[in-house]
Amino acid sequence: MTRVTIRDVARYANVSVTTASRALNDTGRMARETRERIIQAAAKLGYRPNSMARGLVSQRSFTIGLLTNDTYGRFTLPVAAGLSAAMVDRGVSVFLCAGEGDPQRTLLNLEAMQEKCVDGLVVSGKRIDRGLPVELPRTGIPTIYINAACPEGEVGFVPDDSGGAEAATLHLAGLGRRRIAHVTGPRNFAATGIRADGWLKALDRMGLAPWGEALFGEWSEAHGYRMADHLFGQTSRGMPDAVFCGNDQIARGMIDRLTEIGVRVPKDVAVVGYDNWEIFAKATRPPLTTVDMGLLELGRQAGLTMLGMIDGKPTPAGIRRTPCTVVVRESCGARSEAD
Amino acid sequence: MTRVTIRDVARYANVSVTTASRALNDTGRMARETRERIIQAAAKLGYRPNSMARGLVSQRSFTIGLLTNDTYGRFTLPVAAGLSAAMVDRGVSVFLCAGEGDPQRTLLNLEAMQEKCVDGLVVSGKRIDRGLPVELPRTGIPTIYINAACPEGEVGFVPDDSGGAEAATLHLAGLGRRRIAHVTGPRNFAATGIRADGWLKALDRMGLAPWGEALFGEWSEAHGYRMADHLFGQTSRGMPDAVFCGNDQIARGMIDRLTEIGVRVPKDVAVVGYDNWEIFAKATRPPLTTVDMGLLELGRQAGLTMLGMIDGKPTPAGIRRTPCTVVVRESCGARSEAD
DNA sequence: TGGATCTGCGCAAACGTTTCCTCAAGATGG
DNA sequence: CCATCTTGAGGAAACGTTTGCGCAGATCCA
Repeated sequence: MTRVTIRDVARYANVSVTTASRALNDTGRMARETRERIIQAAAKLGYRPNSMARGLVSQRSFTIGLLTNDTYGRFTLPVAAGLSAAMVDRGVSVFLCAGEGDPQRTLLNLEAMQEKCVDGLVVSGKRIDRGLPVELPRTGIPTIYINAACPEGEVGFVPDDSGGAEAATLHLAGLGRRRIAHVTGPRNFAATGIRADGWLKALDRMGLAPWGEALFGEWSEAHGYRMADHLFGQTSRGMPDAVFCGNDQIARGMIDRLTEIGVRVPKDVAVVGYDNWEIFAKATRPPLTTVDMGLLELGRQAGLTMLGMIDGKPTPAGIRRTPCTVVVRESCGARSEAD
Repeated sequence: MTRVTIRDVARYANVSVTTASRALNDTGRMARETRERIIQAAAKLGYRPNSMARGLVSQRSFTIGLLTNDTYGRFTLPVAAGLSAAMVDRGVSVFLCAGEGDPQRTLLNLEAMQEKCVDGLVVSGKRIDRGLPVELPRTGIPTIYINAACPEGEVGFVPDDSGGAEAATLHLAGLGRRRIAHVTGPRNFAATGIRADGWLKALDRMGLAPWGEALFGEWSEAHGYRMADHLFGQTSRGMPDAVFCGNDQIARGMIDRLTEIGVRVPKDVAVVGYDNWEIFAKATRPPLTTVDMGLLELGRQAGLTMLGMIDGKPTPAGIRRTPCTVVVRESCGARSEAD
């Protein structure tokens, strides 16, 4: 069973291959009747253009490569979904290249992408201060960096973590909380610093003093769990009435420990997380108010931008920050007021 | 900056395009010296064969499509990683097609895959009793179903859930537990039934009676949480000394609640989960002993099988079950004995 | 020494498209 | 009535490979 080619369509419709091609691409001049006859013939025969042949002459493959070193997929997956959705409508497919952080493997993928003549490259990571484990050769292929280190002069997309942290803190302040602590991830992640700045900025705006320093540590439940003891263990110097956590896992550990030691959430302490990782956020008791980074939409925006770059539209270099939003559940106390 | 083609290589090495092609593909007859000269010329010029041109004549694209409706990526991601790893060594790249369970989108992706002339198709889902939301047309493209409903006469891969459940239960029994309950997901998932059967089979093998019926419900922490009360609330009829949970989320909810109501894990009750979703399994207190489905290896196996099918190797239809292994942490009590 | 075989390499066709150029026939204009 | 333009359509080249076939020269064997 061999594929049906444009030649078959042309023969069936009694026209030349040239005319068939023009009819199917809606270009060139021809009698309306002819065009329709050809289109119907194509439909009847179940014709699908061979995109390799098309790519060969048009020098476009209608594919892009997604290079990721985010093994776990927490960030890449929603980004990929948004990207893919924006692309598929225009007939562009996405190659998934999981580099696993291994230079060897990444290089292999990179070469494969070159051979496949991808129209664009998206580099996606899990932290904005680390890029690919290999230097990207200057290939002239349009490239976008998502949630990864973006070299000078390139275009990048990241969630607006400063704005997200600010919104979360303002949300807490707006609910009447005055003593807002911040527990977050490792100091050497760029994102932690940015989020901490957003926290400070919001406090400053509201005329509030930060409750101690930002408590850096791991991105883990265990860290939140320990910091609960740290913050609420010694009653001598008073306690915060809210904790803004750098991610949902920390928030989860925090809430679990608070519950164990008899601190009520959200009555005594409001807790807000970061990431809106639903599998966590919805399972905490009570469900977690948290910041959604809008990764799906970020991926979509990146996709649209990439399509523009491929079409040769001039695209200014620089980092685009896409908005983050507070997702209100119960751990901040906003809902229980309504009760 | 235009791409360097085989013509450039040929000119540089003072041979015909034909000879250059043969040298680079290590086919045909020619003087060793000539071959080496051509290969060096290619390296020097940084030649990468254009896989579209190659595909056009060889009728192979060196790509496969991964169609998934697993929005969350819990299953697809490790499978994709294994698949991709097995493929990339052979120069085959993977198209990621996230269908999101939407027939429209899935169809769009499917058409794109046909136009791109993929050499193979992998359909990957999150439950073995549901397939794609659209009928797959008979295209003659080699197809493998992973963790999804596999039509009669096709080849499929699934984790051996029966064996996994059996191993988990035997592990508990081997640690001296005699009253082993089972809390699991929705009754209408095929996987729940299979895992429950494995549980019963192992009990039977050990001459133990099941502790009540399998407790079906949701795949959620909340379900595990509630079933803890159900199992350990009424002391009148005694309590199990072990619970085998259908996934890690259920196990997490179970352990959380047990801790709250003063039942000690693993001293009073051993708990084993399923999935080895590390982000959960490592964060429970104590860390969760659970069943790993070996999805990475499953993906790799599927990839190798796919390569065989593409090469025309006869491949018997049917379901392949790949082994699951018990990952021992602390919630089963195996470790605490050592202490 | 002369046919047969082997060696090393090139010509040209093919893969399925798109697109530049050409061309006939009819319409238009002065 | 002739020159010009418009319309509708086809021929052929091109994209970058692979590959069947052919061919000249060298080697072999009797």
